[in-house]
Amino acid sequence: MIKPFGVLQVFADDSGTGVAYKNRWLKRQTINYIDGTGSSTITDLSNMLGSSIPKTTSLVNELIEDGLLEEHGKIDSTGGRRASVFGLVASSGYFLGVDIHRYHINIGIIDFRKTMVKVEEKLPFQLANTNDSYLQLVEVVNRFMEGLTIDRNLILAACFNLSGRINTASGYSYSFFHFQEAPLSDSLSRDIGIRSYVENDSRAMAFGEFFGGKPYEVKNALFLNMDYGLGLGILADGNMYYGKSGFSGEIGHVPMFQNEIICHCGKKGCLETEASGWALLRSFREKIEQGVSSQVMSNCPDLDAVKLENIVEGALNEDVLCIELISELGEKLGRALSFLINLFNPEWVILGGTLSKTGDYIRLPMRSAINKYSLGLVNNDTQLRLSKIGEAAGVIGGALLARHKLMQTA
Amino acid sequence: MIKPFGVLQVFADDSGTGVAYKNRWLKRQTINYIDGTGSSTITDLSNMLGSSIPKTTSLVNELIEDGLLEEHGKIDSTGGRRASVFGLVASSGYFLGVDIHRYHINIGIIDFRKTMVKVEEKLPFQLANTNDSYLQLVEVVNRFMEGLTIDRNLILAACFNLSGRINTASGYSYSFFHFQEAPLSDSLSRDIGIRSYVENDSRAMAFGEFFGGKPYEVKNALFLNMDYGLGLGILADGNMYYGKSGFSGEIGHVPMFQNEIICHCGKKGCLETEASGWALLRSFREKIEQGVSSQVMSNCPDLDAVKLENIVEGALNEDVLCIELISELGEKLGRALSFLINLFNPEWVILGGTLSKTGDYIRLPMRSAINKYSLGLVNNDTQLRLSKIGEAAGVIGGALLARHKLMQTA
DNA sequence: CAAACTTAATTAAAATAATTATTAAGTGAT
DNA sequence: ATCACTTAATAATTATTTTAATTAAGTTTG
Repeated sequence: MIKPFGVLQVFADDSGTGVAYKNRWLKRQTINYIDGTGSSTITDLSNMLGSSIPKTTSLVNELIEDGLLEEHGKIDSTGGRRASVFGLVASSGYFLGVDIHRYHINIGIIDFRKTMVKVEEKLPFQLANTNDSYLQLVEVVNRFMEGLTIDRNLILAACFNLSGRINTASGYSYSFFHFQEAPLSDSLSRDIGIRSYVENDSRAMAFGEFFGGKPYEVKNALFLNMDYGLGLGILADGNMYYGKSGFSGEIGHVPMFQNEIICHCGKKGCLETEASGWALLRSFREKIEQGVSSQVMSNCPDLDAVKLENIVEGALNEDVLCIELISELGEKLGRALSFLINLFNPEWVILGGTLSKTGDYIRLPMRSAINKYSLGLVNNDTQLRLSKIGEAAGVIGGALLARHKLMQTA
Repeated sequence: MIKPFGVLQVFADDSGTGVAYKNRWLKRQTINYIDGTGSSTITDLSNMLGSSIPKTTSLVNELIEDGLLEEHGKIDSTGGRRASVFGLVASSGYFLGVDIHRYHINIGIIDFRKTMVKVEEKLPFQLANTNDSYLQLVEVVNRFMEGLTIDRNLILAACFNLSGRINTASGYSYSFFHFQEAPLSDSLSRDIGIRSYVENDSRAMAFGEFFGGKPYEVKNALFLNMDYGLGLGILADGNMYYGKSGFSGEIGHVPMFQNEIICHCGKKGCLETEASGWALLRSFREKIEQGVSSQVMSNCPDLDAVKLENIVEGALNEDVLCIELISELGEKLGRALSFLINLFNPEWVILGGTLSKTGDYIRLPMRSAINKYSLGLVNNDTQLRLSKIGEAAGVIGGALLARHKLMQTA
């Protein structure tokens, strides 16, 4: 018999004392361990928990009764009786990732084993700091859920990725939907009827990149989201780094240039004014106006309507202007990254976001700038990699974050 | 009866299984908790450990037998029987902090309660990457220990602070004493007869600042060491951040300027070329050569012999040139810090090192540059503070690190 | 100032978990 | 194919820990 809401019983119930409390703690440890490894034997778990085999056996049996664990067959023999391996039950809980962009929304839902069950991309939407836009968001999410066959009670949490300043812990968003007294996460929880969290878009993508798929073997890594703006997700000692109020990683508005371009943040000389999607688009327009030719213009005659995607496509089609501009951009970003590498001494720097689709066109100039500007001994440690999951990072990261937050707190 | 080497028994012995192992783990938890709080009651410990009162009582009694804990009287009543409070036994272990500077060494020893027992400062020494210099270091440390009345077996660990690239985990130093096959920490352990660790000087100072005295209530902070060079210590989520190989915080050689000054790291445009003790000294000499007057020159007629300390003193004596130069330096450092604040969203930025002695002369220009260049919402979270322990940060930090490393690993 | 109420520490009984021994299930060598 | 050797799971025994009850030591109030 599977009890209802097994996951919430184990993870959300933090009450009680003594033995009952300790057992729930051991169960959480067990689930989190199997979460990282995929599956595990009783012996493994016993070592990890520091509990005896009989105790571990009874914990696992209870977790099976709770509906969180199931046997996944036997492991290959290592010279003796084969051990049973246990893994998470996919259908014991589901989590929503809502990736909000300026002109569209991507939504996905994962099961308890982190498998994506359903994704809908490019759902029409207009992001603005208005109540209309907020209601539209709620509408889009509710419609997505109506299309699901999953019992709504099993959708345990949702995470909303937004650009700008977000305090995940308090649930407040400062750049969008900041017109209500209560935290945005509370309003969303109420309006979609599911425990909700908010997260910075780049950090959510970073989370998807770091913790989606097989667990990363590295503990210190950076994720650079290269879109119209810039964003950074920081993995420090195996955990996402948030800072005091969750405003960490604001790389776009660091003063790196002595120019006169006014950034949309109001200051001058920001990195984003010279090394970002906005800046790339501006340079492209300048060049075209100066009479430089580009195949992009043949597909897209209206210069004002040219989007970042068009320039990325242009580069992939070997358009010389696009490639040159992206190379210049890469050089500038590489300089900024060399700062970050000196500071963080990361193992990996992952490139993500729309611009990362240009692959080595952007990566190689970055790499050479890094070699030029950062300390050799330090940057030797660092690999510059392209995102493996690309566009999907936001949805995956959001859903994983919803799952992660539910399972670690509350 | 106090057993010999109680601390090592509890902390260094990681063998065994089952109950014995678990009890040692509980004991470590207990000591580490009391470490943070100063002292604790059985009830507190019971809650923290998640163990019953009788169990906790027996653990505490064992720790008293081990010589690690002692009763510190009774707590004031909160409306019932007064509880006994227990604290660490100062004499159960000692730790050495060896702060190595270019022209001198500071050594200090703390007891198990983190109280400084003895310090010797400005011990003559010449730092160079030679075996002679290494032998001199060993000699200085051994002589310090000979002057102690403490049983040498009770000195459980030592930490050596060195500038440059240091991998604390592996024990290798890459900038100094890197002429032996084995890690520097091994050679030192052998030659002084005490388990030794190596650490980057700025990180050690940061550790002293963050964890010396009362525990910091903040979890995210930066420590800027302003000396001839620049160093940074990063406190992320309550822990020192190291990066992959322990090279984190290399702020001095980030490319922030478009100048032609060759840094001692070999690159151009490093922050240190324009905003550091070296740079300050260079600007001072240029000004003097241009005919600007300064009271510093009356005390110290040889321009080549002017040291950083002289300029700091000059500023404190209200010498206009010194104050101006330091103010300019502060502005540049503030720009660099605004980058860091945007990235880390720290609660505190602590200013330390020789230049921090100039107090508000350097702090206020930094603050206004930060307000100018970093994002308002982010820098609102950040207080810019002067080091409370000043010069002593290195020795305190080193000794605390030795203690910390012994107690958390091995 | 004694009775009623708190909180702390100790003790004894009950519950729980760890050991140890045993059985099960497999490998590999002779 | 049998025997010796692994490792895993279960059962029985022993040890440990928790719970609940009791005693101790204080504070507060009528």
